[in-house]
Amino acid sequence: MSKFRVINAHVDLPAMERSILEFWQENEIFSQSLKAREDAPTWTFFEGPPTANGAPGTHHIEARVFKDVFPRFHTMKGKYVGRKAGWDCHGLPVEIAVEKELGFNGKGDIEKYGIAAFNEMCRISVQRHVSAFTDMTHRMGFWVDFDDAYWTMSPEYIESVWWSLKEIWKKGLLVQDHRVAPYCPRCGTGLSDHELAQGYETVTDPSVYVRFPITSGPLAEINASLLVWTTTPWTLVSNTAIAVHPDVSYLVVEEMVEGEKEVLVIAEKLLGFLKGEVRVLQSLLGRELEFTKYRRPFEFVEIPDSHFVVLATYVTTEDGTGLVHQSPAFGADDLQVCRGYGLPVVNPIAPDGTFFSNLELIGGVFFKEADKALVKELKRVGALYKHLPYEHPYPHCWRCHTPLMYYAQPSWYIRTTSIKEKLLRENEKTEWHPETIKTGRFGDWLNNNIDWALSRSRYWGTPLPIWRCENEHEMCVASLKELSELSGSDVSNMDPHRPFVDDITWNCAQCDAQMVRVSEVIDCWYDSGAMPFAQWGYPHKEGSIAMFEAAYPADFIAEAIDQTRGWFYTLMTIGTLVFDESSYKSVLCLGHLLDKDGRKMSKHLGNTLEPIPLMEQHGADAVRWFMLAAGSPWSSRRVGHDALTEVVRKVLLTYWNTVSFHAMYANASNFDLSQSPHISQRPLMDRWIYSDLQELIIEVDTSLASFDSQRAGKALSKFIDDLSNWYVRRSRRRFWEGDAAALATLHDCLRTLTLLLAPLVPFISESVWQELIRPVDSLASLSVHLADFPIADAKWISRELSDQVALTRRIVELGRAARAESSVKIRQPLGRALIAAGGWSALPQEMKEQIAEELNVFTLEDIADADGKLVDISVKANFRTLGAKYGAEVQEVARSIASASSVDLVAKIRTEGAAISSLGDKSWRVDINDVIITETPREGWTVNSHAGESVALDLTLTSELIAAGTVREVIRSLQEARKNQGFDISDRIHVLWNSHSAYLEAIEDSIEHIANEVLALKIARSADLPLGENENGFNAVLSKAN
RNA sequence: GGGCCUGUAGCUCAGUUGGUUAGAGCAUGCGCUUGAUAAGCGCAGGGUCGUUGGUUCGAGUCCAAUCAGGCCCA
Repeated sequence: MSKFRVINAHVDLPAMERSILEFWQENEIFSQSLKAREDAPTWTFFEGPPTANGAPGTHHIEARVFKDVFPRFHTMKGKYVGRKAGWDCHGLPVEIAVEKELGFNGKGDIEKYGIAAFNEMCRISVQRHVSAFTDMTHRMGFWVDFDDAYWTMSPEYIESVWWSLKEIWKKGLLVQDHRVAPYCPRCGTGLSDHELAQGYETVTDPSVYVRFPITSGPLAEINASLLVWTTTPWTLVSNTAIAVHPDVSYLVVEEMVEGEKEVLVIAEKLLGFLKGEVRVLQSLLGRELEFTKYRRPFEFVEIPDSHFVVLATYVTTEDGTGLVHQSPAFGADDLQVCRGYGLPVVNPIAPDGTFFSNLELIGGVFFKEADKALVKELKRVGALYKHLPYEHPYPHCWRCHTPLMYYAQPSWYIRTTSIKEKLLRENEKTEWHPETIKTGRFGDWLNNNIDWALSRSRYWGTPLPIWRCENEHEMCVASLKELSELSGSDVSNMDPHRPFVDDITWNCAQCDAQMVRVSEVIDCWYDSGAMPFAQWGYPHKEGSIAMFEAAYPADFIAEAIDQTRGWFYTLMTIGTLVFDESSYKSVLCLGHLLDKDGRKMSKHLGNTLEPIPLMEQHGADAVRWFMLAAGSPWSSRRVGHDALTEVVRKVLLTYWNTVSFHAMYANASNFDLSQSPHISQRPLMDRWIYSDLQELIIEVDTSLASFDSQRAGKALSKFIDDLSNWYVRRSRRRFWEGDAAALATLHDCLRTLTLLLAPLVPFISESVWQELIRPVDSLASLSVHLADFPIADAKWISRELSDQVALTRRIVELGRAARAESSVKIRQPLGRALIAAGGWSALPQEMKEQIAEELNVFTLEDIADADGKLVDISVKANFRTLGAKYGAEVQEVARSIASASSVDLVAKIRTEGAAISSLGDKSWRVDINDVIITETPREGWTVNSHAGESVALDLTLTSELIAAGTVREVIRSLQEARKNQGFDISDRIHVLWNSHSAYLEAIEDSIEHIANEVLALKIARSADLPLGENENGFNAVLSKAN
């Protein structure tokens, strides 16, 4: 038999966690946990690679907690859950960070510095940030395999991405197109739609109403002008046409403003925007205006064969004037419409965002900066009708905050629109948490799918593996091996990044011209979305095919909600493009973390919480528990120190102290686990908590299986509270006596509880496993994380016991409230209490005794047995049952019950099972379930009632009761003295005591009982001892026996 | 402009299929209790359940509109 260790109730949680980390490391528990399940069925988890371009924040802990808890849970449930770490290495964020470091300003500086050297700096930057992530991940107890991590910048990863691109290319879905797309003039690159999504900022732009005088047809003769509204005056320089909706009704109006008359054309619905008095001259449909010629306000650039009205159905009459100025180089809709009319695409802006330097007025000016001068010029030439500041969201570069342009540029696209139906089909199969994402945010996004702008004119990224000759013959390359074959020189060990890959050329198989790689790299979101196969180097690397097939699609992924258009989208899209199947089955979509005041955390606001100090202050378990169980994972939540302190106090320390309590008494009584009585032989209380424990197992199991960590946490903390504050407290005496059933029951509960807690709070559960379980159980696994998840034994579940304990606790609550009202201290025993509660008569004697003890009352009686004169009966309608029976009449029935004699009605229902209640000439049958009966005692009692249950206390104090109160008071003060003097719970003592003479008799009469209670071997009165300050003057001197 | 989420006590959050005294924790005050606890218990103050309308005998819960905050898209 191994002896129980004593466990200190005071624990430094962060220090304990550090020692557990060492224990895991020394014993390689993580790899052991994987090895133990090597042959088990798999449960697949994909790690979404964090971008290693900055220090990790507390929000990174959030996602990582969820990425840890479910793999741990499924491992304990018997699955093999591989956990390969990953790092997202490429992309503009990394380039921007390096540019900043080097003090660069744009692509020119990079080219001067040299692409090879620049990319090397990017590589170093990535490696540096990875270590900060590793530290945080390690500290929080997230088990993921860093040694075998995938890096999106590794050659084998890039080759795998190339392979997938070739698959897409072969299907004809990877194409170059000229399209207007958001473009950052500072970074010199187009942005994908998911990047665009991240950069909207609210800005105030000049919004101008501009006159375009008509120069052809009858409207020209009356000097009419087209009135146009725009928020981008800089695009007026390249105005090419004006669009109207063919079916919208337009008006030609004469307006008087300050004595001046002018004629304007505007949509009928938008007439309200005019500022003066208006007379309608003519009404016509948009289509009648087609080809009407006009004069533009600026003549800075040549645009031949243009400047007339065109028709477009996208024109709305929601705002503006219903006439939309067209500048095809800067608007996707504009381009499409103008192309239809064969209009030229003229672009006066260089790729760096400035107007061409040869232009007058605005030459060399950054496009957004030109607005001011242009508005002034509009005014000067008399074209400006109205000018208002206009506040609206405008897209900015998500990294450098430069305002974006919609800019016509050649770009490579994946035709995702052509697989839209398949994406919708895959989404339909996907299990989303929360569900609303499926049809809401994500489904909506898929329904409005547009082609994926894949290419970036940048440096640090996976090179687009397309080579082309001057005759536009194309080749997509799937690997370095293929590239070696094509180019005729062995490049299989080459770094596939730029600039090295750019040097590889060969002669076109069709025309013998030189094949040169296109200059772009790809969107780094493609990299991360390719991880399901690229993490294995699929299909080139040896063994990768088997690895891939065993782990596709994933059972589970988890990230924050901003990934709907990011990783969640690219994963599903690439999976569907390449394998015709999405790469994940279920996805947990987390809400964002907010600061304690509900604001988004950002470095800018200075309200971030640093992850490692946070965990060093409260412990990683506390942070984990907060993320998992405080509030809903999928709604945004506020984090602050107070919330974490509460987790520590209410959950972790309560659990820990229950463990410490058990250890203390198990040790004191030399408890031997092997001598535990069988469950069926244990007392009611034990069977109750054991029943609750079985239900807890089921609840935690099903909650975690459905990714509901909040529900699991709620059940666990409720159980911890019940165990500590009812089971242990009510069974204390049994622990003092070393009762084997009690110790065994508490041990069983703690063991199972520890296993249930293990996935959520891996540190404290491991610590308890090591301290409480392993020393006395030679069969226990080396670590709690190598153990199996508990299985509930349904035969011990008893609803009846649970209900009875709940009733017991409710009665105790009522009694304590009554006590408090009466101002008779609980220490003072009372003679009797009357109880009114359904189920009282069936309550086991043991529980009744507990109530008597808790309330310190000698006898309990059922109120129904009490003298009728003692009790008032009131009856209320039970709307729940009556509503179902009588529907709309329920209010009348309730009134009839209220007006009846309660005593008669209850008597009738109790004797005959039902009664007829009537009001006016109507009557209804009412049975026992249709009424709520409240019985309350009358005079001389203190009473408390709630929901039909009540407790009444008889406040009469007899001399016997007062004497008993004195004895209890004496015992309490002796116990307190024991504690104050630091005696061990099992120390025997000697006592000398004294008190006021009025209390001597009561004390002397119970002196043996007192001695027993306080473990006194000798107890004697000493008349010399000075009296104490309390009411009975009791004072005592304690000393340790022997 | 569109989609989604949230709105319940000073703060953080629960609230089952609609059922008549809307709960818990934190915080404040008072009291009780204590051979584990950084604890526990009771009482008190604090709520027009964002607002308005509707459905219903009955709405925190269902429906509609609206306001505010957040996220995402245009």
